[in-house]
Amino acid sequence: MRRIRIPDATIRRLPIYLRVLRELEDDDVAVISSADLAVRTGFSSEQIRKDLAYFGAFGVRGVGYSVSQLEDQLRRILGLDKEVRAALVGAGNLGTALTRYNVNRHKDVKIVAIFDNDPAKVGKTIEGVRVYPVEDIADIIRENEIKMGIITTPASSAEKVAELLVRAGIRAILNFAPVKLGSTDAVAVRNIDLTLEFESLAYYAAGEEKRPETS
Amino acid sequence: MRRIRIPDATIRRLPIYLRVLRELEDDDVAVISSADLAVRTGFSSEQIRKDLAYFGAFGVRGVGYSVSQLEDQLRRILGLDKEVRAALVGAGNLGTALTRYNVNRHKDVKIVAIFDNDPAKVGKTIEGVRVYPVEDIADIIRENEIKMGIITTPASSAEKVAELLVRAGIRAILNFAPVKLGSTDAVAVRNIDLTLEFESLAYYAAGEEKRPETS
DNA sequence: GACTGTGAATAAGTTCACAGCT
DNA sequence: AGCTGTGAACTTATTCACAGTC
Repeated sequence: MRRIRIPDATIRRLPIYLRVLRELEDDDVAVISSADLAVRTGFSSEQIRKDLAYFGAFGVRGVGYSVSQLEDQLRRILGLDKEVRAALVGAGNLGTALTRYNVNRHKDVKIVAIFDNDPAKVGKTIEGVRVYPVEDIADIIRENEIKMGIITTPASSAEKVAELLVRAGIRAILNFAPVKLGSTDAVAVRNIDLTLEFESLAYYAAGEEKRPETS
Repeated sequence: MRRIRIPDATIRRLPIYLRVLRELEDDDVAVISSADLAVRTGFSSEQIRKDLAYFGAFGVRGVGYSVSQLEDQLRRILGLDKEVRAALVGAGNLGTALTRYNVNRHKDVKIVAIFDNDPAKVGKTIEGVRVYPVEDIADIIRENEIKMGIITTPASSAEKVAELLVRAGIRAILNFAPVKLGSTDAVAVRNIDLTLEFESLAYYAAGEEKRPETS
């Protein structure tokens, strides 16, 4: 359906635009220019126009963008117009915290199943979400049409878990285990490696260097 | 001391090299070539050589890099040869999980103080780390020479907390609150915005698109 | 007059290709 | 012969600049 390849950098900015649009909607702002969005997001107005133009001409020249229409478009583009269901594997500290965080905050992407090997955890619920044994991954994921996986296992089992998830039909993985998952290409992988964040920030904490405002 | 500006992309790869070097050291490997490092890290060998060359000529032509020497160099470059002390602000679910994660895993960067406004939490300890009231930020940070801040507060207070940290002399901030912190330039900021990660991954979970192996 | 959409220019980062040590 | 260090080519992403529309 789409012609050209959209840069991941663009995809990563879309939820930021969406967040601002939601705030604007709450404040009953009907129309917004790319220049105003630039002020509110910290990106340049050209960048915003270019990002949005990848998906169509949503704006009106001389006027700007309709807040509610653009919000709908972004939700549709990101696939957030339907509920996105996720499964989390690894019910440790981080997994539990992420589940609580997700359930309480989020309506768009919803953790609907947790998997763990520890018999003491299986059968219980975390913030209302049931913990299943890892053997059930394939069944539960298929039954519930889960499309996203979150890995919060130790590094040693992350690769194996990723394979299970991919085989079960998962399309996107958010990996918190401190390993770089082998790039399959049937699945989008995003690694959040906290150790790496700590260690690379140490460079700036220690040195005289300044800079990076990064996500 | 250093001539040119080192790309943040390079800084982010250094801890990955370091991780591999530690594994090699454990396996008693003494020398490694950039080609071998490439296999083990997933980056190209030219990239690795170029990254390392920013900081000096650590390798030996025709031979490779000394594992232990390169490890020492990287630790020094990243400032991990000295203990890096960090303070965490916001003792909620995520803050607590991060503290546990950090204390149990990490020797390089160490959370030594937690701040929270909730009187029920102040005075207690989390995984052995004491919780202080937010008013004490400036004193505690200066007394303990804390150089890194971790923000796990709600979005509404993140900006204010960041200012307090910067005024107290913090050099690097890891921000988990769902707001983009205003770029001061006296401090390095890295944002980990979980909502953004979920929402941008939804694009790949829903669509027919494949791809990004990203950190 | 104001603001979008976009080709052209620039900047940043990565890969190529090879000269230079050991 | 083998592997590093690095200028040059290339690729990708961002910024500039302006024509086009309301």
